[in-house]
Amino acid sequence: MKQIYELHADVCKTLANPKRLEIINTLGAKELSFGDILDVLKIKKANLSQHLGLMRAKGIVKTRRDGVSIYYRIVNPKVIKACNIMREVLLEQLSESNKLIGKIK
Amino acid sequence: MKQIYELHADVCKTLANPKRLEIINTLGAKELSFGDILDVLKIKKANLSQHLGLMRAKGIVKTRRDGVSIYYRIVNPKVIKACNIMREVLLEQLSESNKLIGKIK
DNA sequence: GCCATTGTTTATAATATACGAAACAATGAA
DNA sequence: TTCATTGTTTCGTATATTATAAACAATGGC
Repeated sequence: MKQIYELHADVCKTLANPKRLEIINTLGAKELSFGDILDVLKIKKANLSQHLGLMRAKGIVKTRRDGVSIYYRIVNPKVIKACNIMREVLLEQLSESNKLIGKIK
Repeated sequence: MKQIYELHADVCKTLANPKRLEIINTLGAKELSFGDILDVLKIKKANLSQHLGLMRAKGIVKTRRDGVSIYYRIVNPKVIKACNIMREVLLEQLSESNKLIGKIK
């Protein structure tokens, strides 16, 4: 059952990108259209579509079409939870390095 | 403050690899020597050293030398928690696809 | 000092990711 | 039907990641 690590890494990889993290953070528990997300991220629409397409393929987001626009939302709220915990790890790392800087001064 | 997403992605990237996930899972809250980890992962020692070196550089693990061997442990237990939640996401995804298979049959 | 053990570093090659440009597709309105 | 709007797909290129081999470094015992 060692391939579980491959699948696990696959989930992590899907989150391990600054723009996709921003998408997740922007979406949260809400449902937003492609255009809404585009307004926040301010990247090329082709690129946003690629990121969202990947996230959809990996089962992180789901889509719903309403007329001319397509709405995205996060499938499993645990994804948001996992991201938040990782951000806490980051913030604790940063505050540790600040402590070090304080000591050196 | 948009570069927070870069840092956040950096933390995620460090976890987003099957072997590093296996290292984290093997370590857990314990402290293990390089050799101990090597016995579990069964990869080339150079490659293991690279993975551990990266994880140390990113502040995920810490080392302690005792004589000829070097001991590794996870710095922040939240890393384990984040990994566990992501594994739950994966398992829920897998059980969803199993449900689908059941319906099709 | 010499050597076996334990790990690290460097160089290189293979593979995967990310991005932009341009073409393409689906919808609703006129 | 035609057109504007909203996304998607494809292709080429640049960059990052990963693994292996081989050389190198640090420690303790003799």
